[in-house]
Amino acid sequence: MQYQLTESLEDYLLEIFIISQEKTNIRIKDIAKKRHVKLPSVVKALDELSKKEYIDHEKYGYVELTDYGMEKAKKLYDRHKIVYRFFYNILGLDEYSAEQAAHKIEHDLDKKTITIITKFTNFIENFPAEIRKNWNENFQYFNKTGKYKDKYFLEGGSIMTKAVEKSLCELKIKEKGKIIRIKAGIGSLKSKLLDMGAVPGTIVKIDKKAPLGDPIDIQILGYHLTLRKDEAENIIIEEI
Amino acid sequence: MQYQLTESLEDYLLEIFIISQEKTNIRIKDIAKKRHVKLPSVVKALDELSKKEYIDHEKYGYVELTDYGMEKAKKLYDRHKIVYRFFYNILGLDEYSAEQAAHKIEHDLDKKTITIITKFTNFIENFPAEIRKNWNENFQYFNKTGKYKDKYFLEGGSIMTKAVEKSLCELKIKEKGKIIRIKAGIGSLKSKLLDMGAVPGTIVKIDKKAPLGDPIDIQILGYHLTLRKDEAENIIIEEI
DNA sequence: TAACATTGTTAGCCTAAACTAACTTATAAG
DNA sequence: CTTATAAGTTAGTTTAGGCTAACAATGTTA
Repeated sequence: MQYQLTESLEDYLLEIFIISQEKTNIRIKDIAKKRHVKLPSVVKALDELSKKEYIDHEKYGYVELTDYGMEKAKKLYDRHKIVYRFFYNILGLDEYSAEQAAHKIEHDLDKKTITIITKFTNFIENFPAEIRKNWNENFQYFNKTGKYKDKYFLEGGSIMTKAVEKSLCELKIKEKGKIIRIKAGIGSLKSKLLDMGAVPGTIVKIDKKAPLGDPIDIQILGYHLTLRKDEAENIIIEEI
Repeated sequence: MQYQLTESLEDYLLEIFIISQEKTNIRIKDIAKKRHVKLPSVVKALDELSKKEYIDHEKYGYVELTDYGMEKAKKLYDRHKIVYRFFYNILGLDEYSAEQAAHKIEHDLDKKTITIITKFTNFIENFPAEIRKNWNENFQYFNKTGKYKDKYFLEGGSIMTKAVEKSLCELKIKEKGKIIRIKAGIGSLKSKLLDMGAVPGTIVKIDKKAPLGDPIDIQILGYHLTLRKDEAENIIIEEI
């Protein structure tokens, strides 16, 4: 409490804590490696931490956290973890980048900001597992395409989503869809449809469906067609 | 491109850009004020920026951005804005804290991280307005109570939410609810119910409802009761 | 237009945190 | 048990970025 740490010293303390979880004897060399600095820099930093009573360190001996230092280090570690979790679990950064990002910014966030990041992370992490999955898929799809995979809308005061991309089979009789793409799947279907002028954007309507959805009668560009289910599955549409 | 800027110099450049948007003549005094430093510190920084060709500055004259400096400054400004937007629009920090947070961390985020923050911000900002409203309400409620205001669940591959808190009137016939609280509202209803033992957690079932929902017949702890609609509205329940 | 206030500049100091070079201690191997 | 190597220390340097104190230029006003 009585002694304030600089960013750099906070980093040293945090690394010492992390090493102390991994091995019993903490060596100056280990710290230098983690912090990517030379030995004399570590020695100097340790002098400071020692003076401020965060660690015990005798010449040529091992480094040990004091109770006070341990308490502080745990707080730093918690802060690091929460920022990491945010970048990794919520934003979906890879482990390495999330670690880097957390490490760089953790010093700069005040209590208020940390609190709200914590709450936001919890807010999303505590969604039911299947919702989280859906959420992540939507976000990743948005990342790639800039569009929503599912359509979000409000109905009777409740959020609802509907998949924007469906296969043709999922439409009911009389429903219409706009072709997004045709999977190259089976036989000559793709080229047959292309020959008819069925480019992405073309509207398809379901005329009839046999009891188990096989075959399906569709209407497209004025033509009537009968498709097997496994063919229709390759036609990806957006419901309209 | 040829010259790298330190964090501090990036800050100076950004402030110069911001001042240039506000007034035509940029004075050293203005920069000092924004950066909360003394005049000589600014002069030193300007020497550097000048040497690196980001600005033009003659002794005792005004400060001007070069084309190169303007280009760089705009990039810094964009980066700042996106981080600010994230903290303000998505996390809901107040303007001042969002500004502070953005300012502190913007230097430390690499391209990858900035990109994902941008995408995440867009992902949420581009929800339909009513979804965003619902989303914000849920997050704020979660912030205060640690619980979700709405229940999130998946149905037929779609996310759905249902308000957890409802008033008793919103239940249909035969549906059951668990009392969350009773608003102090009207007359002696609250104490009457409490006398009956209707504490939070007690189950209520709707027996009958008149055409416009007034009155409502309910079943509670074995009793049958008839409530006016304005009474039932004060009984907040969670559907079960 | 002289003098005073405001603004800008220069010189030099300080601190944190890195570094190198040179030296000391500890330890492992023959 | 000596000695070579690895690890740690000390002293002194560098750099960035602040600062104060003293001085210089500019501009405003009596």
